[in-house]
Amino acid sequence: MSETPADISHDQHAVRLAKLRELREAGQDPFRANVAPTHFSAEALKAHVEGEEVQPKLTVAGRLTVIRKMGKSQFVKILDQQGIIQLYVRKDAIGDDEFDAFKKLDIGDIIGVTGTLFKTKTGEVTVRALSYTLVSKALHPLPEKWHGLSDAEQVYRQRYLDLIVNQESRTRLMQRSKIISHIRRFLEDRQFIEVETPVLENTAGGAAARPFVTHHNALDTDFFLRIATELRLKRMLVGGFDRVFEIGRIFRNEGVSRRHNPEFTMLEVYQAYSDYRGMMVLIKDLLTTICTDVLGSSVIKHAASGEDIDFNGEWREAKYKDLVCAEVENPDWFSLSKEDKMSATEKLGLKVMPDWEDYEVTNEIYSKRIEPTLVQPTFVTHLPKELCPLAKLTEGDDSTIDVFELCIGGMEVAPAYSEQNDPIAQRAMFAAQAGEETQNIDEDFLLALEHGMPPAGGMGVGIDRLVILLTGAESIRDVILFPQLRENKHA
RNA sequence: GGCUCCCUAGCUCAAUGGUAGAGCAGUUGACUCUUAAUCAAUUGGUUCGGGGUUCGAGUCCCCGGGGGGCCA
Repeated sequence: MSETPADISHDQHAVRLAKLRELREAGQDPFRANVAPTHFSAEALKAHVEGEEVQPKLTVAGRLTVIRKMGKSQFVKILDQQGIIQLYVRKDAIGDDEFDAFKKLDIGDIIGVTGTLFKTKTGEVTVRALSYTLVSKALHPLPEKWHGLSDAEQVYRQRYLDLIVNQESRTRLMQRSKIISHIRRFLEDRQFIEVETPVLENTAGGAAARPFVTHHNALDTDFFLRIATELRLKRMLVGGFDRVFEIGRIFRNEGVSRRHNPEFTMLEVYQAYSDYRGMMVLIKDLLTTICTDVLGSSVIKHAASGEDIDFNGEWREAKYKDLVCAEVENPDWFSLSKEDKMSATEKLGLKVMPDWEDYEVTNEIYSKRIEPTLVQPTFVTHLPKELCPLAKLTEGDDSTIDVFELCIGGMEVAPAYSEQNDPIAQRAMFAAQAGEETQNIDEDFLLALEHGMPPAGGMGVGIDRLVILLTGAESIRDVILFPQLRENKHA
């Protein structure tokens, strides 16, 4: 009995490895080859000249996503950064040997093709191949062409497959890049300077959040990963950089959910000689411009409510206290005792914790009952001072601060403040907040303030949430390329 | 962290406690304008891992892993 080689036809990885081995034995190593593309796919489609006999000759490159074989010719499609373009490969045009080799290509392989443009009888601009080069052999098959990849876990773990196969993902994540690019351009056009401040800090300040801790070996010191860029950027104001911003990664050691990833991207902007009202103008301009530039319209559809949101329309302004009093239908809510507030809050079906402060009880109503209903752009102003120790008190009302929280689509998109530049008031706020833990006061920041910081408006914009809003994504994981997951121990 | 749902072929999904299937992909063949190409034939399984109940487990129970949703 003669020795028959094991049947590997069911094992797509083995079949592809065998094809690669064959190529190498024939002296062709795809991984040592390259091409010089002259056009991206979308550019190539535009290069077609309607009605002309002679069409441009060009070279495109990309990943094979569709192969339709018809004997001595094939229609295939390749995917590049700009999209998909069809190629027409004929035996009589590229030669017998080349065509035989082309027939052995697999979906997922990366090729470069030189040819001339033409239009098929159904009107699709296509490259008529004169020659081709295989520049990367894919050793695994791609997910199914029609349904794509839908297993959420694999989408996140193998995002590259999701990007190849799911067009919505590719579009959404490209829009994220464009949004960030347009933010930079918008701010730079207004004389803002982009700066980079440390991620590793001795004191994690500027927000109320649990930080990650890491260790520096040579200094034998623990560091915190930053939870905000605020205190560093204000030092830049002291240093004379009057308009600064940072688009930076922030780390918060909290739960993972549809709205939270442990690392996320935040824009913080500071403008000297402005205040929270100046920030209102800035954010409205910014969002209207970005939305129009990236999505081509100032109107977006809010998926959850079905409402249209027009950034160009009037933006509502409402005081925190007025919203709360309206929600609880009691104009005297803020003069109730904490106990009465708690029982009233529980009657609304909300849970309260016995150790909560007065303002925390009220804020539970705000964040659970009011914020989610603010679909149209709304500036919530005059927040209780306890919610932010870094802002100026409202003149004539020591219980509130000069801030707004911009809510759109039921989410807080951007808080902004008239920044506290009085070092003595700032120290008092820190002390009241820190209580026993005085070692957590950022003395170096206070020293900077004592040298004089110009009055300023400051604002933070959660980029991930903004992208969720603008792209209609359902989860923060859909707008982060590689969201945080556990290690897969069984894979 | 708590509650709850999910994990089956490379991918998308089926399968009353009773022989694990289909479509795409793959393999072989036909086809020089296809559009989820078509036609013919065909391969492919540690049903997430471990244990238990049962004559018999993808299915029921327990432990573990990973993921989704809600809550904290």
